[in-house]
Amino acid sequence: MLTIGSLANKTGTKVQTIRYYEQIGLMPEPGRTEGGQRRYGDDELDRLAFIRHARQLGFSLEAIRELLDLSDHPHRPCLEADAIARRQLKQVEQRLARLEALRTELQRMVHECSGGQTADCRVLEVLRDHSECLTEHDEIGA
Amino acid sequence: MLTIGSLANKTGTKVQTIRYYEQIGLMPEPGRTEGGQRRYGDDELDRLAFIRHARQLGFSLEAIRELLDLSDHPHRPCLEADAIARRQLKQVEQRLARLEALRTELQRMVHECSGGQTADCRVLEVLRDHSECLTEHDEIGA
DNA sequence: GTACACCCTCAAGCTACTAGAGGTTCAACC
DNA sequence: GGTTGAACCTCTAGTAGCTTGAGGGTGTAC
Repeated sequence: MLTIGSLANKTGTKVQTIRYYEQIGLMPEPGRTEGGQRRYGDDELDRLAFIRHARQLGFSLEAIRELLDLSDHPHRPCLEADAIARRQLKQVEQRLARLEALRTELQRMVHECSGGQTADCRVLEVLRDHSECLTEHDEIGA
Repeated sequence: MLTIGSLANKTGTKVQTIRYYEQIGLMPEPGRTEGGQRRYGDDELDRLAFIRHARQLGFSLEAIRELLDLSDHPHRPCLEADAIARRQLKQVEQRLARLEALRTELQRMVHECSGGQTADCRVLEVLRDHSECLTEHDEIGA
């Protein structure tokens, strides 16, 4: 039996985050001691590890909710889980493309800074004038 | 003289976003018509374009506030602006590294999905067991 | 039995917006 | 001059995914 604190430690989660997951129904309501403190078993540890891992992979809480639901029904076809992962992959690839463009632009800004006064600072100048951009970047940063 | 709507159009911003920037002090309070509607000039257009461009490059509103402040004092040394841009570049590079790891992992998940039942779905299995990961990914998605 | 680390709930705060309600103004057209 | 309708106004609340804080109770080791 784990306290919320040790569950947090084992999964690299904050205590409050676990309570938050419970509040939004992603984690089940656990058993309690007589004094009202939460106690967790291995099922909850596994579930939380799953959630954290999926979060690290960039899945939204809603996507994770779907995945957990699928995982609770092992005889359904797995096409849905696959679709969710594909959607996620697509998003990751889009973000990568955007970030690469931003890196190029920022590198250029930094390399061209001569270290003089702000009046002739390339960093500020580039920001002032979008037309100087070498790259397309049209979505607000991930 | 521009209405808030045409300023929004010219900069690819939503009207509410402009009012929000004014509210948090990033945009100045503009002049008003007798009836109380906002009217903007070229200075404000430039300032908003600067903000939006910096946002597209992933700068936080706080970083932009600093950059605008530097930009308002053209005789200060530009080291600070350079430092902000470098900080930003570093963050972008970290995010890129993370996203590349995630892409690898997601690609593997998707490629190994056999299309059977969720019980033997690779997608769910990989999420269940972090130790199967080929890559390091230890920070929560962008 | 007492110290103190850990737990509890509830409410509010964070970033960067977005959406909606309910009402007013502007400019064009007749 | 009157009317229409798009665009404007303020204010409040909502979004994701947590984090922080206040004010108080519990569990366990010494």
